[in-house]
Amino acid sequence: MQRTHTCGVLRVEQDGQDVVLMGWVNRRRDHGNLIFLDVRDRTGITQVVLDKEISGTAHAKAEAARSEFVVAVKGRVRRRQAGLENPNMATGGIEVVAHELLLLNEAKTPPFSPAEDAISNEEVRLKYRYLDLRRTEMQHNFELRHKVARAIRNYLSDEGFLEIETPFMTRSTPEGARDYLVPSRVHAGNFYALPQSPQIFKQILMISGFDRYFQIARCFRDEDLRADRQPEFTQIDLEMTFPQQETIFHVVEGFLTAAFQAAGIALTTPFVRMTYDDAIKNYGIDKPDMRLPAMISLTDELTPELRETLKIEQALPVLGFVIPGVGALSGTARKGLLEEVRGGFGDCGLDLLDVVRLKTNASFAPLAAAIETKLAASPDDLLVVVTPKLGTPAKWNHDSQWIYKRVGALRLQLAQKFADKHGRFAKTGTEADYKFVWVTDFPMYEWDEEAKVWNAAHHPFTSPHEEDIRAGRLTSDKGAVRALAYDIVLNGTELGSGSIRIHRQDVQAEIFRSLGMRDEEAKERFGFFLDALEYGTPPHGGIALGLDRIVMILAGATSLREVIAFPKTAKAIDLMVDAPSPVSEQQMRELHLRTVTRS
RNA sequence: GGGGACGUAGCUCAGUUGGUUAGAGCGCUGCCCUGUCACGGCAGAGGUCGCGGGUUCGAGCCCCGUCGUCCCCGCCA
Repeated sequence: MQRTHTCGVLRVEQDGQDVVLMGWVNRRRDHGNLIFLDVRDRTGITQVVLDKEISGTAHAKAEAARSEFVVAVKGRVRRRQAGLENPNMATGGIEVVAHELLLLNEAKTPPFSPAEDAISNEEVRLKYRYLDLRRTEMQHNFELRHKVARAIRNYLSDEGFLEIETPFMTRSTPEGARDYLVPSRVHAGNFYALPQSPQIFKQILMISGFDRYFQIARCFRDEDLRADRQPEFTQIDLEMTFPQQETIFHVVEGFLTAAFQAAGIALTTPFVRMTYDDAIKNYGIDKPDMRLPAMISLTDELTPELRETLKIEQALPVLGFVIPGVGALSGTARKGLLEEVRGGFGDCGLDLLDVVRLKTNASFAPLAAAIETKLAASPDDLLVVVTPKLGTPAKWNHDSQWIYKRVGALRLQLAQKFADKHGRFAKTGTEADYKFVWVTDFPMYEWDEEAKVWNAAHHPFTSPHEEDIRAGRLTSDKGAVRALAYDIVLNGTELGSGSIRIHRQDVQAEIFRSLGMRDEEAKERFGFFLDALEYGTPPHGGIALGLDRIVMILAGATSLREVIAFPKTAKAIDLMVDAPSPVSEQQMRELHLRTVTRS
């Protein structure tokens, strides 16, 4: 028997046709001499009718059918009588009257039903992932993922990018994330590392003259997981020669537009551009969520006199922001919120200004009004004003921006808490749901307080601004050096990160030195790359975007597990195949490995 | 490494101040049913209350430990 149609395609136009459907029993409704089977495949569900008077044999087999049995149905499409249509189903105008039914395979009663929308617990879903993936929602997520990836691949190919693969088994580099290691059998005591990104290889491809490269590449990082972080994930990785920053922005905006088009969303380009410093000042974070209002400095409103009266530190900014649509809070709710926020500040020297109370005091009412005006607050909005207490230090270790970051974190925390009220995180399926922003001019270095060293904020192949090099800041003022590095941010999620690279060997060597790496050490780790730079390296740059995250946001999901077919748990375990697992003595011996128990 | 939430039937969950035989809905099994589409009706099965220890006359409930899942901080160039 050969399938003629899938389960989602039949309409009244096929009335009277003989068809063969195959699929899973989604539900069975047994009325005695009349049985309905909803037969499901990836494309949809069709109702099959088994009438004892039409085919006693088929009807008898349907009696034995159960949920998730795999069946084949030979029958005739019939337009449903008036009043019997099901407007909730795409195929609800017709049904298939079965003349023959085959039970192609039985199924044990599943631990949860793929037919149900209600989501079972993660543990069970992951253990029985094949059943979870049968659910309509998951089938849609992976269809979406495929469409997005295909759109990007097509777009980049049309723009002259070549898709080139790079090794999974490569060399460990101590910088950045922890590596996943692969022991070598042939070379005792030596290890390959799985790539955290194809960074160096794609730069080498530029040196090799490939002009434009891309890859939908798997990357591996052995770090702790989050809802938006899996140990292996997929990047849309690209690199090009002779680019300006804007060239790369243009390419990315192009393929994102194509990708969102594939998902039914029309985007407008160019996206907003914002420097890192502005992102910190306005949002307190390098990945601003622009769906909600920014923070606003209230320094003009808080005059020195008012600061004195209210015991506010003079030298530091006063920042306010608004969470829209929260509505009036009861006295207890307001007090609880105040205490919660103050508790969250610990003893870092920040406090809240209670604007509601200020209003009730004649001498502060004008200030309250001025704040409301500056923040453009509606009566429904929650107004938050953060003030540094007297004597609060301007710097927190090396970080002069700590106050912005702290308030920015509070902004996000409250935005999440009142998400139901303001509704701006809810998905409507229009462009308005997707707020893109380019964040540019990242700092070149960041201070590691624990190790007391400067590290590369992006990676050590990133080119600093030309003028910062000329001004000698690489040695004199590392904190002020800006990098030609940029992030693409969507709704507060970092989608991707890139930079214009260093293409001169002497500059690269200087950067390594500025990171405290001795020349011999740089040679030991990156000698091959420094060598390559000396053979005619063109200016080049690129970016990598997280495909999983793009699809997650498009799917309206809040975890990468919803868009990765076989993901890992928060402890990096695959519950279906039960990995990682011990290996045999024999394997260990071959790899020259021995386990030791650490006390 | 740290903080938080959760863990009771296959699934989703309830279980009062520690007190008799641990419940509900869905699912499952059997029987009945010719127009259902979350079909309906009747009957029934199904429990190591995550695991270990402790307190108590008595523990699903209290205490200690442990394991698992999820979320967050650290970490993620």
